[in-house]
Order: sequence, then C-alpha cells, then structure tokens
Amino acid sequence: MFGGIATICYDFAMTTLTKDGEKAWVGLMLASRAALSRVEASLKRASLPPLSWYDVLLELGRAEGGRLRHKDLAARMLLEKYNLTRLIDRMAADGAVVRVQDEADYRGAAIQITPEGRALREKMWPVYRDAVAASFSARFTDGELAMLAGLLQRVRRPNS
Amino acid sequence: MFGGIATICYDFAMTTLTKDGEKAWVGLMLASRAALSRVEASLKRASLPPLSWYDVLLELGRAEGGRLRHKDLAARMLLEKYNLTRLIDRMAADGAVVRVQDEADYRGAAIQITPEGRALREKMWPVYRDAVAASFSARFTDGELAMLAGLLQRVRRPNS
DNA sequence: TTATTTTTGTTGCAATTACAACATATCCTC
DNA sequence: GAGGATATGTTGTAATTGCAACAAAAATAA
Repeated sequence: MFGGIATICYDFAMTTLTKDGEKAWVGLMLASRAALSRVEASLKRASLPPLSWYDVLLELGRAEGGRLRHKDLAARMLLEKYNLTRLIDRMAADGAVVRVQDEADYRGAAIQITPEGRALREKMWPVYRDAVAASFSARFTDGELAMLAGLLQRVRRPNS
Repeated sequence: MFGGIATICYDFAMTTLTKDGEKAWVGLMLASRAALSRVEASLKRASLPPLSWYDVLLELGRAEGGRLRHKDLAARMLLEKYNLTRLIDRMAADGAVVRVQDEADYRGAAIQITPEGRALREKMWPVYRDAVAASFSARFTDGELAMLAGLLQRVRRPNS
C-alpha cells in the first residue's frame, strides 16, 4: 500500500524538473566549464601539461605501489576506456608513466607512475593549487566548500 | 593600515587550497563529467542532437526576436568563439537556425532560431528534462537545489 | 579624412574525444 | 575442459575542440 504510493511519488519526482532544478543544472554546467577553462589556461601559461595529466599522476601516486589497473584508473576519473588508453599513450611517451604487466591478469597492463611522473606532479602542484584557488575555491567559505563537496558527490553515482 | 592587512589576508586565501576546497573542486569536475555524459547518452539514445544544440535553441528562443549576436550567444554559453562558429554551422546545415545580417553592425551576422529550431527544442525538451532529473536534480531537495544554484553561480564570473 | 587600433567572426591545421569494431584473456556453465 | 559469455584494452575512423593566423567592419585618434 505505502509501497505503491511511494513509487508513484518517486516516479513523479524523477521526471520533474523544477525552476531551481534547472538553475542548479545550468549552474553546474557553466561553473565547471568556466573553472576548467581557467585552470587549463593557467597550466598552459606555465607550459605544463593539461589537468588530466595531473589527475592521472595524483591517482597513481596515491595508489598502492604507485600503480593501478587501466579500468580502475578509468573508473576513478570517470573517463571512457578508449580515452584513457590514449591519454596514457601520451604520458608514457613523455616518460611520466609506464605500462607494466599485471601478473594476476594478462588481459591488460597496469599503469605505473615513474619518478619523472612524481617530479612532474610536484612541479604542477603549485600552479594547479593556485589556479583552483583563484578560479574556484576562493569564492567560498570553508563551510560552503564542505557543503558543496558533500552535495556534488551525490551526482557521481550512476543512475539507479 | 587595515587595507594592508586585508590585502595580505586576501592574497593568502587566494593561494591556499584546503582539503575541503580540493574535495569540492574534484566534486565539481566529477559531477559535471558524470552528469553530462549521462544526459548526452540519453539524448543520443533518443536519436536527438547533443546538449549544446539545446542550449543554443534555448538562448535564442528566449532572446528578443529569437536572435542573438554571435558574441552574445558565446558569452551566455561560455563557449569559445570558434567553437560557436562551427556549432552554428552544423545547426544551420540542419535548418534549426539561420544567420541573418545585423543591420546595425556588418561585422557579423546575428543568429536566428527558425520554426524548425523551435520545434526541435520542443522535441528535445522531455528527453532533456527527464535526463537532467534522473542524472542530477532528483538527488537533491528543492532547498539543496536552490543552494547549489546560488553557490555555483559564483564560479561563473572571471577571475578578478 | 586617413591611419591605427579594437572588436567581431572565420578558417587551416593539429590535438583530442567519441564511437564502433576488434582482439585477447578470464569467467562461468555444462 | 570445451564452449560460450563477460571483462578488459586497443585501434581505425569520424566528429569535435583548441590554437593561431587571418579577414573585415567599427571605433578611435591624429
């Protein structure tokens, strides 16, 4: 009985987009586009590789042994597999990462950060940090940032 | 005196990225990527054009006379001018918009939505609406959406 | 007026991203 | 363990995006 009513309400909510919902959506799209383009521009001005390189280096640097399987890295970055393949191609050509055989699963190589990759990340960090601060985080209080982080995290998970 | 102190504090804030600041930043990047890819996938499943078409049709439809100057449209969408040129090329080839001479300024044509463009927007609307709801707005309360809209708007303006 | 600078928009070309098809390895069922 | 299904990655090709150079109109200055 209540199950039926709840389902009806849920379905109704799923297909309704309120004014605030649309404003928040547009806000998300424009905010991410604006901030991303400014941060990318900062990196470029400093003759550094794009943000996606930083993301890869950060995830690998944090991971056990400085390496991750292709699919795990793709999942953390929410990147399509074929795009990651080519991103890793470029980074490997630069020496920032290497592909290494995963002894436990011969389907694909794991990706390993190199000492050069770690050095690159450290070189990128201050530029990245200042750019994110100027383009994004300096516009909020700590409380607002914590709230944003909490709210935005909900968008990550796949549709039910 | 106070001016000096204020400036120092401000500069300090500008170049600091707290843990919450970084979490919120990563949240913004991943949230927009996840939601955008799901909404694009929905449009594609329905054999409809990409989200950027909807944005153009919406802005033009709202504008006085259904037309906007290239630069004004680019500014509202936070799109680079050369990307807009080619987006409009594609939409004009499809008949959704036309370029019309702006009598007041012969440098560039304004862009005008056509009746076909309005019809296309109406056809896209329910798919767009449901996709945004399922991928984004249904995960929040109305109050949260209003708060998100307000906060995210701050990211839009250029760095000072 | 004429020259110079700024604004607005397009285009050639290179880099990146998207999609579909493919290849190979692992898993699962019988 | 044989056969089919699933998981993991790569690659060919097309579409899109980014960048720098260019073209033309308008604004500004001399």
